[in-house]
Amino acid sequence: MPVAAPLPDIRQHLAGLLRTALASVAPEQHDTEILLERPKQASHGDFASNLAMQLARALKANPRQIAERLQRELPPSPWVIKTEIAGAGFINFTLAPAARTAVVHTVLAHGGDFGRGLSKGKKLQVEFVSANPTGPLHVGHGRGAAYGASLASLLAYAGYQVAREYYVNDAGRQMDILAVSTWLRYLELFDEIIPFPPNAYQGGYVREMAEQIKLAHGDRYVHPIEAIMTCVPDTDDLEAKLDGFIAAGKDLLGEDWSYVHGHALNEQLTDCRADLEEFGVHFDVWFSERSLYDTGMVAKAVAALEAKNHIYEQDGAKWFRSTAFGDEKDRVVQRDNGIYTYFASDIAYHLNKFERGFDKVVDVWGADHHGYIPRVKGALAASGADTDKLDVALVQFVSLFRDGQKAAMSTRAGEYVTLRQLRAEVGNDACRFFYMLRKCDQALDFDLDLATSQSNDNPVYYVQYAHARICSVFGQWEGDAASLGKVDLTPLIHEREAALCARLAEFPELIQQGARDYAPHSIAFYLKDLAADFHGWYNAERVLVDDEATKHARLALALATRQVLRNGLSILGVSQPASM
RNA sequence: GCCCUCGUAGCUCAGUGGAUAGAGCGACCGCCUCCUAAGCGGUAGGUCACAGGUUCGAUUCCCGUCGAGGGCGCCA
Repeated sequence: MPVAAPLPDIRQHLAGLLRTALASVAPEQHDTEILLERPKQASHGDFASNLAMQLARALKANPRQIAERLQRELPPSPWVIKTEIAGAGFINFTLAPAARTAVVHTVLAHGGDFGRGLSKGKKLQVEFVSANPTGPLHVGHGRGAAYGASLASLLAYAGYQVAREYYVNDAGRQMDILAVSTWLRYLELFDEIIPFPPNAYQGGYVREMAEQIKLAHGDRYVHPIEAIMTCVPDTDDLEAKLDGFIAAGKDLLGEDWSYVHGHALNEQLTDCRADLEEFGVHFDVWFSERSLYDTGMVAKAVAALEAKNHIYEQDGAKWFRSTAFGDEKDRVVQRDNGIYTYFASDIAYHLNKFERGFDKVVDVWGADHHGYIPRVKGALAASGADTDKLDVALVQFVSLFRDGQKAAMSTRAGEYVTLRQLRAEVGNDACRFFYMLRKCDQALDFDLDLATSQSNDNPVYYVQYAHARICSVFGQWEGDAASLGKVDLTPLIHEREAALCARLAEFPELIQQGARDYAPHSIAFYLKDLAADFHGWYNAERVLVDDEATKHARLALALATRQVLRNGLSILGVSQPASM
């Protein structure tokens, strides 16, 4: 450490001073928690403690008097130049300048690891997006992707070993509907015109897949309308009709059905994966729902619940007694036709996650799935798993506004703005950052007109601009940035410089807090504040001044600021341009 | 009806058991001979939805009311 004496963690240091005073003033209260907060106002010093107020009740004394007694017993410290009693009984600490600016050296010494938490020795999984691969991702999925990716990065940065996972629903009815939609479009290409079901997938990408199949295999999958229609019931029930088309496909195509099905799945999954990679969202594992069936995990999970007497039969179906675990009604795990429900495979999936040895499993779900939590936790509890290991982060809806009108969003109707379109219009950086400007439990109104036509107002540019400005300064300075690591910082005397240093020092605490609360949005807000502190300072004080000592100290501060901007932006998956 | 989330400045939203509740946009007044004006400084703007409770202290925690959005399928 380049300072004269090793700088302790300043918060711990102050807590130690207070503990010493506490032992002297009220030894019987030695286990009182010592809290230190950063006052909002500079006039209240660098740190404040409410210890005296906490003790007021036990000591039956006025908080201000207790504070004065504590203040008298505080050991002297080279890092503290002033303590004050203020307000209702706060003890305010004002730090020596060297204690304030020391963070600059710390940042420069740690570089890209500044703020990174020590390894917690815990394995953690974040599962997110997990959209059905039945069509392009839309802006709602985009929010889940941005949130999940930023959360995973944040948790990793905080010291957890993080695995990112996408659960692929490749086994359910929705995939069958996509397959049959593709097949029907394919038949149209051979003038086997069947009125396209309104509840099948309408999007243009379905026609494209049909064209591909025709190109590759010609008329191999063509069957006459009459044969198909014999499988389709004459009813007003659209879902029953759709199931009839699916049955026809499976019947008539036989083995070939799995080709059509597989082609559609593969196309959509490949597209989805590419889309996310372009968005800077990476997954370690793409977990197949179907694999749970193939390996018998679903049947095994249900059988295990059955063995523990948590399953009963009614109307030919098997029900899980989730009411015994706080759910509002029991849930079907196996339908009367023998087919397992999505719920059944999800039980197996979560048991599988737990078997993989994660200390914590985080599911990022759309808010519309909230009613699903009690039954999943119930099934896990019934299976003997530790439900405290499962956390669910609910992400609220995204409403899209174009021309002041709320845009329609329907996957089946194919009427929605895709994540791709959004990224093309707004740009990846602005997209990622914009998504992080709301906490996840807040509904997000995404105004396309604002995000596109006025994209210069997007706060991401404000933050990136701070980074670019610093790069520009270093482009004009002829010295070696590596030499700044041990430079003398005493020329940093202005209030703005102290404020900027304090902001930098907050970063490691912010990481831990954000990780604890699953709140990556706090990083985005912090970066805005950091950029504001920098811009304010930059406008008030010139960096490249004639005085060498001052210049070097300011360069060091600028460099440290750039480093923290980079560390924060990396967590959010936002680039750090050197010029704009 | 039951469940979830939300209600903070004109608008969009942060935030917190603690001191004078913050930012952006919008409004108004200023700042480039000077490291990027995608910037900065200043002014105006608030009953933190409402009513109780816990607390030395509540915008924050708890209960209720009102309001907004969402969810309640042998769909996924």
